[in-house]
Amino acid sequence: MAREKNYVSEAVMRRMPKYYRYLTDMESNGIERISSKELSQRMGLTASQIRQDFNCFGGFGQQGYGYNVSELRQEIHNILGLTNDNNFIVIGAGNLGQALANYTGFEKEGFTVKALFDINPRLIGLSIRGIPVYDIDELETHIARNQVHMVAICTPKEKAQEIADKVIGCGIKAIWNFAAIDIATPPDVIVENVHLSDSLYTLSFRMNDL
Amino acid sequence: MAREKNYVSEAVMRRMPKYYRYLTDMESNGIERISSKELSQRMGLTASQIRQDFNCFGGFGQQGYGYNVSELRQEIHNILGLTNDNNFIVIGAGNLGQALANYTGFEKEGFTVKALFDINPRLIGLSIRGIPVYDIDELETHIARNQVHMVAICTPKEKAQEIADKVIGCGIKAIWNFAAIDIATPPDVIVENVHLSDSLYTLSFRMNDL
DNA sequence: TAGATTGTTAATCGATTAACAATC
DNA sequence: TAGATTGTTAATCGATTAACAATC
Repeated sequence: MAREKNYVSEAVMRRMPKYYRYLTDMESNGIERISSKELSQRMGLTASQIRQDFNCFGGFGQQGYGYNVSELRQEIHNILGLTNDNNFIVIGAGNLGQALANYTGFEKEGFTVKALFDINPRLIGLSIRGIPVYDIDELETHIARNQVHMVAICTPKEKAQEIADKVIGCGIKAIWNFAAIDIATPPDVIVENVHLSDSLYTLSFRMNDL
Repeated sequence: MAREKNYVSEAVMRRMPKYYRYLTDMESNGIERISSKELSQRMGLTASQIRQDFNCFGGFGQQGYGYNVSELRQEIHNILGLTNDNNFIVIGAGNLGQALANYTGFEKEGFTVKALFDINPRLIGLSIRGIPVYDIDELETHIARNQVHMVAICTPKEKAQEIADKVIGCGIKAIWNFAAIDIATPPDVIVENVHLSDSLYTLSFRMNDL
């Protein structure tokens, strides 16, 4: 069925990577077909919700059969935009920035860290897994001369907005923000936040209920 | 008003750390009082929602006045359980585990990394910012002999469930999971996930809409 | 074919927003 | 007091679940 992308709610969108994870896992375990019911049991969702979710993008299943795991995985692969190669740069070459650069897991889905940037002279000139650390002053030139699809911000929160403004000025449309602050952006720029302290406080909050 | 903790929805709970962030920021900028309306403008929520959220925990405001920033911040501090000291250990001393150990930002809210654990002999015996890296074989003994409130799992996904089972066996009730897998736990054990790849794929998904 | 399971519509549930009386 | 703003109830909206006809 044709892939028609209507409005997709935040809730549905957030479940897509999870489907992708489970389907990738099942495929590598040689599972060929799955019903919404069985998938619901594995994932802790309802079968109804799963069918509703997939039908936001068109029907991928077959009555009486269920879903072909490889096919469905491929569809979600496409939906998530993992067919594209995405270069990203990491701003802030501290521990977290270096951890992102060192992590190779994203590469097999086409996400490649091309460079890091920092203000610290002791970091500038280093190379992390072959990825160079440049002076932050070279940021704009670098973006202008290279294909950069995304920027990860791993600076202290005090610098995050300033950095964001700068890269947005360079035409960047997608920011992966690790700084503990909400970044203000124009409507055509996407920010995906990873607020580690929010996550930790949530864990702490729930510990109180035990 | 008395602090009565009824059922708090996931949605409300997820907003609490954000309130805490904004209130901390406002307090340090010397702002003394705030109305739900003004807070809503700063945070991009509705005033109604903010009042509903706070009233899950009892009323913290005053008609005609609004909310006292310091007081409200303190209330949320308590709600999040940040009055308690929480020791945690990090399992998996790779880049991400080391980044967590190196990050000092959690400490001022009472979260202290006490030890790291790994299987890699080249890492065992090291010390990260004074925090020792132990052999994973010492995990159970360490937990038995020390106060450990939380465990962060930063291992490859293949090892995560096994590690989780082990620490749950030692009585740990709170897991901060960074491995790209959903961990199965008994109902009295809390898992807070930080799935970086899910987050990245979400960003990629939304880039397709631009 | 009969059984299974989808795609999709309808019903329910929960979260957000609006409204307003209470009150500082 | 009059004005402002909360706490709270009622209305709306959206997301989840249930149901079932379509069909493989």
